[in-house]
Amino acid sequence: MSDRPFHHGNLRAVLLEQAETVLRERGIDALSLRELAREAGVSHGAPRSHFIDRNALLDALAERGFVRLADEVREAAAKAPGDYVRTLRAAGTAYLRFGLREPALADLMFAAKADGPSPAVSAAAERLFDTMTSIMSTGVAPGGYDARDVGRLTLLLGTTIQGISAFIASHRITAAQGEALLDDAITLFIAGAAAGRQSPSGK
Amino acid sequence: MSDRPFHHGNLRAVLLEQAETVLRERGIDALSLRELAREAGVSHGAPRSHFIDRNALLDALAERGFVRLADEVREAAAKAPGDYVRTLRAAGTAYLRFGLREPALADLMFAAKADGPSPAVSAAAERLFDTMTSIMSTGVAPGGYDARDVGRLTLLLGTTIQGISAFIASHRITAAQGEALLDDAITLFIAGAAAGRQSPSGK
DNA sequence: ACCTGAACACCGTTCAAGT
DNA sequence: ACCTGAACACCGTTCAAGT
Repeated sequence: MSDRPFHHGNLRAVLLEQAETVLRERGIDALSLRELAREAGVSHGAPRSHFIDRNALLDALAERGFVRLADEVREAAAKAPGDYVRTLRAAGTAYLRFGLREPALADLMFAAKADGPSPAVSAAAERLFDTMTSIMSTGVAPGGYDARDVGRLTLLLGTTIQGISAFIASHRITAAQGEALLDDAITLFIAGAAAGRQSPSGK
Repeated sequence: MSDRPFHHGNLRAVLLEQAETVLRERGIDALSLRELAREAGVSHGAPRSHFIDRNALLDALAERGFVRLADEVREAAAKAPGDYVRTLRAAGTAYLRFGLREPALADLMFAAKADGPSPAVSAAAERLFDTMTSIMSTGVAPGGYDARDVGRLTLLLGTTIQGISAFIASHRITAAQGEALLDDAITLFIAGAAAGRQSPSGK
């Protein structure tokens, strides 16, 4: 532990990895740049070469979170057999389980920020939204809902899942209740959109 | 500024008031006990007599937030004229506007916490839930949904509104989009629950 | 019961200097 | 290009002591 070269060579990745662990195990308040540097075996000023400040590190974490969440949702949907309702359910469940596994990270990803998300975070979030949209699109053909309702339904399901996730993370409901709510939401959304073919937003 | 009595007499309330302002204007990261003490004109140790630590202050803020939100939702619902759908819409809109006015506070109220909310916060949150439940109950009689669906529908609408609020606060959608989504959600939920009288959660 | 003020350990951030 | 290490200003928290 003494002949480590001057250049770490891997510092950025190591910091992010450690940061995710701290976030998961001890929450965002316990996340300190100095501690991360200490554990990486570098001086406390070193992280500055990779993250301009603590917030930049948090942004990078949020960005990675969105990418991972999008991947997990897409995979879950791809593996789901059968009709589009089951696909939606699988995607939604994957979303909820991500929040269950990484509550602090999920919080960070959707935290209220005065100036909005950084471009990188925004792009990663859009990736998730695109994934959800393409999954929602599979329900158009079989006589489900109309193609022009996809955007709105995606947003509606997305916000609902996000709300369920927040309720679980803040211990307002249990995970089981959350999954039941997800089922209800999908059923009602789909049924409502397919049955009431008149525009739902009509006054 | 020199003949102030030893006992502030009002410190707890002043700290909370100032804290809400800081939270609103500069976010949770800018909230410092020492600064609050400074602005209240007391020593930095003084807040300790009222809040055991920073987290206790945050809990008190969240608790007050839930009480205020419940009040605003109840009032909005009471003032809403006409049928229960409009009442629900008014209640939901009040909820969204609270999040718009106090994004950081709303974040705090629904933040993921490892050990769950404190008893006081939990009680205040329940007050909000009770308010939502009683509003949702007004839709039972007129041939809307079944009485045994009220609990589930309340939870579903609550999570959905929360999700919409989070999407707005994190700049994922605009406030106008959020209100449109709320309309859609209410329409679909009500329509789905009233029309499909078979249990929505049935597999 | 409430507040003061010193003390302690910890931060984030900056920046000249080194490699 | 990346890292070191001193320096600065700021925290939260504790606690004996004052009123």
